[in-house]
Amino acid sequence: MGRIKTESNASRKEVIIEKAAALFKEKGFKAASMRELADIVGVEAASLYNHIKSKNELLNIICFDVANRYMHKLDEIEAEKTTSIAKIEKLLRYHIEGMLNHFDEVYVSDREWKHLDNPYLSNLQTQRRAYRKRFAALIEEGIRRKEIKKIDAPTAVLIMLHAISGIESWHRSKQKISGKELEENMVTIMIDGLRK
Amino acid sequence: MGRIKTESNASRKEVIIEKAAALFKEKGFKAASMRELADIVGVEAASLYNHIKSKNELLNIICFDVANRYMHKLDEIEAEKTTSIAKIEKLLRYHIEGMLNHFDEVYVSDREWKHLDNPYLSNLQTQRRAYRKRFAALIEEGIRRKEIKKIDAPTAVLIMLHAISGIESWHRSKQKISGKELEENMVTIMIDGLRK
DNA sequence: CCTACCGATCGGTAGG
DNA sequence: CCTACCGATCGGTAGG
Repeated sequence: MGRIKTESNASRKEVIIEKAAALFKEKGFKAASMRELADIVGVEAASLYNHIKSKNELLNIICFDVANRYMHKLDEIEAEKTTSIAKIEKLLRYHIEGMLNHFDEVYVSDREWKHLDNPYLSNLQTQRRAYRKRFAALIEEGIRRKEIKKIDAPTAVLIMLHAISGIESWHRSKQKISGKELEENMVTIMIDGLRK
Repeated sequence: MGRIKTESNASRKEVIIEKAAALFKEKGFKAASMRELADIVGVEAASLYNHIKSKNELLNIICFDVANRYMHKLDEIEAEKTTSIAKIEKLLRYHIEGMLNHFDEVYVSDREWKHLDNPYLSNLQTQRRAYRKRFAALIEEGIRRKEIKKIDAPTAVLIMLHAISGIESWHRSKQKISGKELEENMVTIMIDGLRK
């Protein structure tokens, strides 16, 4: 009757989340079915529900994992005593590396969040808005310090975050350029776009 | 028995496509239902099928309308006798304005194309690849002519195209900045990011 | 353009 | 973790 929370039980859930992220990325949240996911995991569809509450719970976990990771990094960077440009570069690199190393999760969190249900949906939207605002504040600080040219900071944030999500196309095309080279190219273009 | 192709019949189809683009944008292709679309158009679901063949046909039309428009503009710009930077700026502005003026269609074509079925899916992928290649060639030309700094051209294309799709967040947040200001900011940041 | 309806598939539950 | 199954919803068709 009572389910026992063993170690293998916990890691089973992690496997499900991981496979779910890959599946949601490939097909989109709505088009991905729990039966497909079960197949990939290697169980019957009904068995998934011993580990998770619902399909939407999977999306919640994926989205908030990612959001919390970025929020935590931003806390860290804001506290540093360096130039504004250096802070922005650091955050950009974190985003690029996140996209390269946790591709499925980040991709899903970026493109499928609209399928969250409340209160998670509005929570995430609020969190994202706050994140972008603080990112923009970093740019505005740079403008005041004359490190960065006079541009509209929210626009710059929007450009940078979406440019990074473009790594998706790169991933898909499996280009000859390496991840590190890609990162350097992106940083060069974007940071020089800001610099005074 | 035989359906008559009247003028109002044709424009009815256009209305359906327009409303479909808005609905697909809002909910995503898979999550949007034909019953919802019918409601918006003001008919019963079955009646939609007098104007269109299937839900997927709607997506086909939306995606190829957009793709063909951009391809045509690229033809035009390639033929011009100006600097590479001027060509790229012109193309960027066309993309930005396209995003501002035909938001629903462009958004859907950008984010929902993976739900196309073959042969449309692979046709569009091929077309998009060709487009990005020719866009990259414009940048490489600029590098050879010493107008543009030495960067990886495909990476720059990827950044720019995705940065523009970021106008989505701007649209959603209904910011105080005007469309024209947004365009100027984006062009400033991105063109200066390329310039030598 | 509508009524009536179909077969398929979905997320999820009961019960063991 | 499985078998068996449910109610809901989907895209689409028949026939008028």
